[in-house]
Parts: sequence; C-alpha cells; structure tokens
Amino acid sequence: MRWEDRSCVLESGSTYLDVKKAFGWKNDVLMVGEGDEARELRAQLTGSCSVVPLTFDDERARWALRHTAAHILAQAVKRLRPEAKLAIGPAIEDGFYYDFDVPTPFTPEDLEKIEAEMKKIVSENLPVVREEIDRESARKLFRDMDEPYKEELLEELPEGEPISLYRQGEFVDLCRGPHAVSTGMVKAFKLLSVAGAYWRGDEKLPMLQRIYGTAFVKQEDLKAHLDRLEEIKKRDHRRLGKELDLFSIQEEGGPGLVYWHPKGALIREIIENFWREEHRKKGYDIVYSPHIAKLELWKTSGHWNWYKDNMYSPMAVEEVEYLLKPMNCPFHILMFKNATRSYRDLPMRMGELGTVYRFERSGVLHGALRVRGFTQDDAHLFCTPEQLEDEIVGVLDLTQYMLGVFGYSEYYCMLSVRDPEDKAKYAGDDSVWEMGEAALAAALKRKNLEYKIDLGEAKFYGPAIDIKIKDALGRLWQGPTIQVDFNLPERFDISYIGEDGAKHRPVMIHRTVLGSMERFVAGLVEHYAGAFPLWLSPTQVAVIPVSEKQAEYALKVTEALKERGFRVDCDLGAEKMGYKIRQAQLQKVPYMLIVGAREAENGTVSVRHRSLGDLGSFALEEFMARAGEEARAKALLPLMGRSEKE
RNA sequence: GCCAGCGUAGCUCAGUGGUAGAGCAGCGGUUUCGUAAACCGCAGGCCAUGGGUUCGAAUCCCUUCGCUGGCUCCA
Repeated sequence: MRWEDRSCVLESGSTYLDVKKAFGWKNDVLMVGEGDEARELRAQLTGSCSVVPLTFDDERARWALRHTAAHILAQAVKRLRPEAKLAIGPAIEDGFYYDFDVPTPFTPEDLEKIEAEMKKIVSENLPVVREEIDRESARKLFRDMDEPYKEELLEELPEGEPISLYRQGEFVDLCRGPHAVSTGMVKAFKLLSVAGAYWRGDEKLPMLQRIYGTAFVKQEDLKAHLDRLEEIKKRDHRRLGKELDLFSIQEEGGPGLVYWHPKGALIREIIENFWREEHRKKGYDIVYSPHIAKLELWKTSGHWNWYKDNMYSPMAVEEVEYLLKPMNCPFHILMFKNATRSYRDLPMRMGELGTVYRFERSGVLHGALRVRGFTQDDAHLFCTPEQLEDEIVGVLDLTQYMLGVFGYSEYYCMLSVRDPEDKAKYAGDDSVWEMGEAALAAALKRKNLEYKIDLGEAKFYGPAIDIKIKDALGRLWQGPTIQVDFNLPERFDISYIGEDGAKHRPVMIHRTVLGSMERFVAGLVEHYAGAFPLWLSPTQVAVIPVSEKQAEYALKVTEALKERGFRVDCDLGAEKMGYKIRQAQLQKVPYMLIVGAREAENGTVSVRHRSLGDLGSFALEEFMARAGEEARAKALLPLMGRSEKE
C-alpha cells in the first residue's frame, strides 16, 4: 500500500481500517480513495495500490456519513415506534432523510425524542457492518421482519447484482452502502423537519412520513450550516418583501396573486425599462397582446390538449367560450400571420412583458416565486431553419449580458429533451425534435457553455435550453429558457416567402431571460438580501437634517438631487437623527446624507453608506457626480469608498 | 390536491378553560438633538371563519379559508 511517499505491507484479508492504522490517519478519515473509487473503511483490500484518506470534505465520504445518519434515524424510530415500516432513507444535498410508514404521523415533540435516541445510538458507537446475502434469504429476512417496502425494493434489484445489508446493533437495512465505520462517527447532527411524502413520489401510492435531518463530523460545521439556514430565512423574499414594503398577497383577493406596492413596482419598472432598452438594441420589436382569447385558438395551438390542467375554466362571452392566457405564444403567432412575410423580414423577434395566468395547485404556491398570475419577459423569434443556430446564440449573448448586470455570473445549462419512454406527452415527430436538439446543442457549443442533458424536461412543443443561475448564497434558481418549436408554426400554418418565391415554414424560438417579473424580483430580493444596488433602489438617497434648524438646507439638497434624477426622501420628522439613520438603514437606503450646521454653511453633505458607514463630507456637487455615475453604470458595489478619498 | 404545523392590534409576538396583553408602527404633546431606537400620553382586537362541547372558549372538538414545511407539478 502506498500513500504519498510512504508505503506499508498488509496481510491479505486486511481492511482499509488497517490501512488507516498503518499510516496513522486521524479519526476524521471516513473513507479511502483508491484511484477513482472511494472505499468504506470496513471493506477488504482488493490488492496493492496507492490510496488517499477521504474526510468529510470529499463528497462521497460526506454522503456515506449522512447515509449512516439516515440509518441511525431509522434505528431510533424503530426503537421508539417498532410498528414503523421502513421505506427509503438516502443522503441528499446538505443532509439526509428517511421515509416511514407509521399509523400516526410524527409530531415536533417526537422529533426531539427521536433525536435523543439517535444521540444514544451514536454514543453506543455501534459498528456498521456490510453483509452480502442471496436474494432468497433477503426475501425471507424482510418478510420475517414485516418490512413490505423493503421487500418491494428488493424485487427491483437487478438480477446478478450482490444484495447487501448493513447492520448496526439490532438494526439491519437493505442498502447498497457505503457507510461510515460506526455510528460514533456521526458526531454532529440535527433533525430539521417532518413532511408527508408519497411512496415513490407517486400521489396514487400511500403517503409516508419523511423526517429530514443533516449531519456533520464537526459540531462547528453543523453550527455553520444552521447559521446558513438562518441567513436564508433572513433573506426570504416574503419577509423582506413585507419589511421593505415591496409587495403583498391579499387573502381577500385570492392566493397566488401578487400586489406590487409602490416600492416594488418601482424596482419592477426600472428592470422593465432596462429590459426594453436591451431588447430594442438586439433588434426586438416590443408588442402587447390581449389577456383572453377564444377557446378555439387554444385548440389550434394545442394548449387545450397539452396544457389544459394548468388553464382556468372557459368563460362565455356572448355565447362564445374564451380562455385566460397561460402563454403569449399564440398571440404572437397571430401577429406574425397578420401579413405576408418575406425572408427579408426574418428573423423577426417579437417581445412582450406578457401577463399570463396558470392554475397552480394550492399546495405549490410560494410567496412571489410560485404564483397564479405572472408577467413573463417573453419573446418569440421567427426565423429560417438556417438562422436558427445564430438566433439561439444571440439569445444566449443577451442572457449572459443581462444576468451579469444583476450580478449573476455563474450558471448551469441544461439541455432539456424528451423523455424517450413517454413520447405521447410531446407534439410533433421525431425528425423535428432531433433538429431542434441539434441546434440548441450546437449553439451551446459555440458559446463554450458546458451543459447537461435533462431527460423528460422538454416542453410539449419542443426541446429547450434551461439555465439555472446561482445566487449570492450559492443556491440555484430557474433562470432563462430557450425553446425551439417546429410544432406551433405547423399548427397555425405560418409561412414566409423565400428567395425562390415559394412558401416556406419558419421555425420559432420561445425564450425568456428573466423568467417572470414576480419570480425574478423575488430572487433578486434574496440575492441582494434586500440591499438593492443604487440603480435599482426604490429610494436612493435619504436626506437627514441634524436638527430642525437645517430643514431648509435639507430641502434645498433634496431639490437639487431630485433635479438630477435621484430618488430622494427627506426626513423632516421630529425624531432624533440617530432614529432617522436607523430607519433609512433598515429600509436599506444606499446613501444617507446628513446635513447639520457645518454642511449648511459650506454647501456640503456628510455621506453615510448603508454598508460602508460614515464616508465623511463631500461637496454636494461631487456626491451627485459620483453617485450619479454609480447608478448610471448599474454598479453592484458603491463607487464612493472612504479609502479613495483619503 | 395530499401529509403535518400554524392563524391573537398595521408588524413581531405573549397569553392553553374564568374580565384580551407587550414592544414597534400610528395619532397628540414635550424635546432640536452629529452617524442604528428621546420622553409622556392616546387610540387600536367579533382572538382567520362558521358551527359544536361547557355555567363559562383565544384556549377543547369539527367545518371552511389562508399561510408555512414537504410530496407531486412549474416561469
């Protein structure tokens, strides 16, 4: 065995535990890396080779530890509620869960008791031992134990693969592994929540009780993780949306419908103006379309067939049935169709901030992120098949630029394609799907963007690029999507006249950059933790007089700022200055201008930034020039640092 | 939609069978203040909703609505 420049000789039948001992590795070693493989410590050596110790930092070791934590959870539940039937219990991103079928659901108090029992199991430091058995004995074992879900899982294991069990003390589970050596390794863990979850994620199957938890080797890592959860809570757009008075959802008006308050509406307006500007630069025509249309139109488009579950019931208008739009595409197609189009008109890029309404089941609504009425930054590009790839690249360019302005610089691209098992869910024949997928893939390649293939994620009318953006906390959000569609042009029989004078069928791209205004702004709130960069801040500057005596000067400063296009609040209330600063700070106003006798005399302002604090005094003109530049440049960070001045 | 939890003043929350409370916000005063909360007073609630149990319900039980965490589904 070799490790770095050291080596040791071990007898055959030794395990990686012996390797660990031989090299004197510390106790935080969870697994051993051997080439590309990660081995659990109790595994037998496969031969002579070079190895590396794997600790919690290694993803595989982390998953093994959390998987062991899941087993400890199951063991604790079995001790406290022997009648519980075990389903599955995997490690997941940031933690683990285990699903149980229990006659009465778990309560939060149960969670505490289970956690206490788990602590006991950890302190018992039970060895976690792998065992391989044949199918028949496994079948008998789980039948005797009365674990029907395990039996079901067992039957699905492919023939010929070894069937493995893991035992710790009295507990045994059907499991592929790998695991930590003993329950004692799971030093820091916490159960986080209980939730219902369908067996196999199928709502027709029984609902099980799922317990979520997380586990670490070190207590401080657990604490850091819990702090992060706190931070996520603090940034929650629902909380900040209320605190900053950006938007609300009114019970009297109905769930999933967003009310944009003046400050939120202002942010949205600024973003929309930016959006229009950038789209015009890129050769888009901006349009408006109605909110309802005849049922017949939705039959033609195929929505009535493929998208019915997400649409609201028809309403009768003079005995003709109309539907509220869940998408903008049919309207844009009608506008395309309204004139004879020449190849010279293509590509045609039709953009709209279009408000659509979709039925979402009550349980899925979530703040402004998942709602029933929302405004998409939608566009439909009509082009020739030859132009398709270039157009996709153009959309990717626009996307990258716009996201960058908001500070989203990392993203993951997914190529969403049909589920080959379930072609009935999609419209159109194989050849057009293949053409679409090829164009999307080629565009991604040209942009040097790495991507993963996402089976079954395509829309009903075509394949798509779905881009996930990473926010300030490293969380992924559904961002831009670009969909190729050969199907709707066919259904609406749209055409353009080619160079040859004959009719040809254009290709269509559906695309959105921001997604929806509701979701995008909610995402931004969390991304910025409510502290919008200057160009987006509803209030950019708060003018705060030191005392009433400077009210006149404060108003003069305010007027000057307004004149220069700043969004300003002047706080002339009877409160003390400290109070006003606090209010502005809590509202996350970027700049506070404190004006007292000194400033009034010299025509200056004392500048305080919400995150940099007191920046000293500036001539009003200088402040306006620099803050103006910061806003104009859409800077993500303040341009007025103290260091620069001194 | 399903499972669980929750719903008390504009907001954040106390109150678990015996007369509805606090802080902040609001309003009225006093204070004119130098970088994150001045002081005094006033007002504010059909305890989400409808029903039941009880001498008596914010509190216990059921209904409906909404919210939260998940499952399933999505911009």
